[in-house]
Amino acid sequence: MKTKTKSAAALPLNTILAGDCIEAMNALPEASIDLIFADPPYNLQLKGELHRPDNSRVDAVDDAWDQFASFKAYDDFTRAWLKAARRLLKPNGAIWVIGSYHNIFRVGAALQDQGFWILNDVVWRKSNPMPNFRGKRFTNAHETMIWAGKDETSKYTFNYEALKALNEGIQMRSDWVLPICTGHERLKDEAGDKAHPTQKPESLLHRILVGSTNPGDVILDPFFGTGTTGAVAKMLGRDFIGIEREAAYRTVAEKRIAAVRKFDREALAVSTSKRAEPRVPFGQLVERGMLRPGEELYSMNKRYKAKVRADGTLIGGEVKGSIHQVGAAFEKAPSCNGWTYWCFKRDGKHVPIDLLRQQIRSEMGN
Amino acid sequence: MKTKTKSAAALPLNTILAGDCIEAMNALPEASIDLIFADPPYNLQLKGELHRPDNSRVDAVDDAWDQFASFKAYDDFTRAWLKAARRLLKPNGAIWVIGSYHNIFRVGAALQDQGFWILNDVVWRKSNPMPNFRGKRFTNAHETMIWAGKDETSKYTFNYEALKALNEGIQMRSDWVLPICTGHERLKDEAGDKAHPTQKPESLLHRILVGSTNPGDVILDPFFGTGTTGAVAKMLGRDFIGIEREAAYRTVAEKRIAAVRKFDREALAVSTSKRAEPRVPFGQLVERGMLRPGEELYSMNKRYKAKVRADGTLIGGEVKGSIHQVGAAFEKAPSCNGWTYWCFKRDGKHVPIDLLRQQIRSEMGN
DNA sequence: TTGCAAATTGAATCTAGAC
DNA sequence: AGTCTAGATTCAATTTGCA
Repeated sequence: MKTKTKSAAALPLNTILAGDCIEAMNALPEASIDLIFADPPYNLQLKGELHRPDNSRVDAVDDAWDQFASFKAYDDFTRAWLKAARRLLKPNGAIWVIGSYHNIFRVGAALQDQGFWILNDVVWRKSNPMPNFRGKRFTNAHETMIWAGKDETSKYTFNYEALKALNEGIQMRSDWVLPICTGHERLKDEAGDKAHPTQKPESLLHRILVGSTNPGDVILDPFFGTGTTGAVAKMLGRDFIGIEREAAYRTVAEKRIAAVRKFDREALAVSTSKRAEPRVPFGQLVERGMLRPGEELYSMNKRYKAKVRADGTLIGGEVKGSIHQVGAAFEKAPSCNGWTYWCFKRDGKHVPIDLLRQQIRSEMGN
Repeated sequence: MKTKTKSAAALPLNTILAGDCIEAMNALPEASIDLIFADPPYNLQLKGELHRPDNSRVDAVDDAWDQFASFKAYDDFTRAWLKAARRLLKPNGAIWVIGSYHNIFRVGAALQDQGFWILNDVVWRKSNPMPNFRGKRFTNAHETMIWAGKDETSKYTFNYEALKALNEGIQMRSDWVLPICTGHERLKDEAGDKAHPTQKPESLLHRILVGSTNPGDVILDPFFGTGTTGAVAKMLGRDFIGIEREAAYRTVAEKRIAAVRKFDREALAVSTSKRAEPRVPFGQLVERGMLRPGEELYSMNKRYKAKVRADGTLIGGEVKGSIHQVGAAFEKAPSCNGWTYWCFKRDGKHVPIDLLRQQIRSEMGN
């Protein structure tokens, strides 16, 4: 069973909150959220969609004079919800925001101004975008996502190995090719029309959540819509909180998420990096008698050798120190991973010392 | 012979002006420029040194011209040069600005605030970007360009058919796959080092100038560097004005442009783009819901089975890894093509997973 | 000269944990 | 808080070096 902190226990997990997202966020406890995914309104033609922080309505834009007013209003709205969102993030929390050229520059500047630390901008390259029918511009074939830590020092979650595995062993790039949401995945209303104008594909959220959350994390989506974030969070064994103003969207989302099955535990496990494995001091190999004091180690390139000492340090000529320090000194390199640099001899063959570490780790494991 | 308007006749065409770009722009006549291409400093804010896993040092952009004290200082600089640039544009003129997530959001917001009208944001997807060496973020594999008209009413130039032809008869999209500038195209100084840290590829400028200028147009580049804009403009029969503060860059650019021949067939051939490779990672089948985490795959010979995990790896007994690795382990073979080795079950029948890959490829190849 | 292997390099906000 | 150390980490393309 999962342990929760006191504040997290008070969270309305796996529910959709009704109402204005800023008010709803302000009612939640601070520093309680691991990740925020936000798909805010793009449109500067406000059409009653937008409200100022004081909840006064912003008039629609219809002439050049209003243009400045509309950017100002959009900025006010953006900064208000981002401020509320930032309060909710744990110190090591992070945020994803998606947008198009209509709004993403304003969102990005606001993120930076509020102290968020941009980690990447990621381009969702649509494999099947709507063509530009009038032939007056380029096909608008992508949207931009900004991934940012709560601040510069945040130790954000990044499941590097899992993403690399998703990409067949090559590190994941900042441009993702994924189709738009169509077919069975696209939710319809009773009339058979699309239930939401900008429903995001689950594949997009899958990659975001696998990459930047762990099972059991709490994910907040302040513009929940028809609940793609919630559906994928549930599948992947994460908790979510959605906020949505429109009752019709909430209804569709509730139904959708109820039908989702969680993947089994074994399937949720992802490839992990060596960093996550327990640290093994080199001295342990000596203590355990896997290497004897006085035994010689050879560099992988066979150019250097050094002697093991009883305290787990090496001595090679004038150079003394850890396996890393001696390796770095020999190679005149700023640093060196001694585990992958040194070999020892058994039955006339050179064996990497890292094999001994793996042996210890496998004994520790389980 | 080309006719010029009175103001254009006074322009220092096809020269490189020395000095600060704002002062130089203010000395030019207003409404005299057809297109501006600008590659301003990105304000990278790099901290320490970075080494590759092989311990070699990354030659970072640490030049004084990229240092700004704060976002405020960068914004002031940006708004000042954009204001001077906008004065120079003809009523139907347009601007392109390139940047990364460090600066592009601030540039985009400034453009909108000053009355420029964004037409597209265009993503330059690098076919050969520098990887992320520490495995802490996504490979920074793209840069963003903003294309904007002088104002909302500008009748900007857009050579739709020419771009379509460049793209093998398919409407040009907002994401361009082009290699970074290397090899013979990359200019070197006397010492054999790169002459400029951020030289842009000619292919990029080729596409921009073919798409948004006509022969005889005047193109201004206020951050001229080593003169890629001038070189491509000359090739394509356009006029240019460059502004560059550093004498060393101006010298290199002068020499480079002098060597360019108009409509040089060979040079034009170099600048045509490659098409993206349709590599499909197995993980995409999982992200896209074509296979569910937890679902079982069967080997073609029906002797083995393995379970799909959320990150696109398989687990079968003790064996974990990619479709290729697990297949190879089961067959005790040095390698295995997982695409042709594994099946899944649908309606009681075994279906090769390669069928799903083919489906994705057919969607991509539009 | 040819062919293959090894080395080089690119706009990069690039660590985590113990003491 | 700062300091120090263990040790984890790369893709594509071109150029250089050697047989």
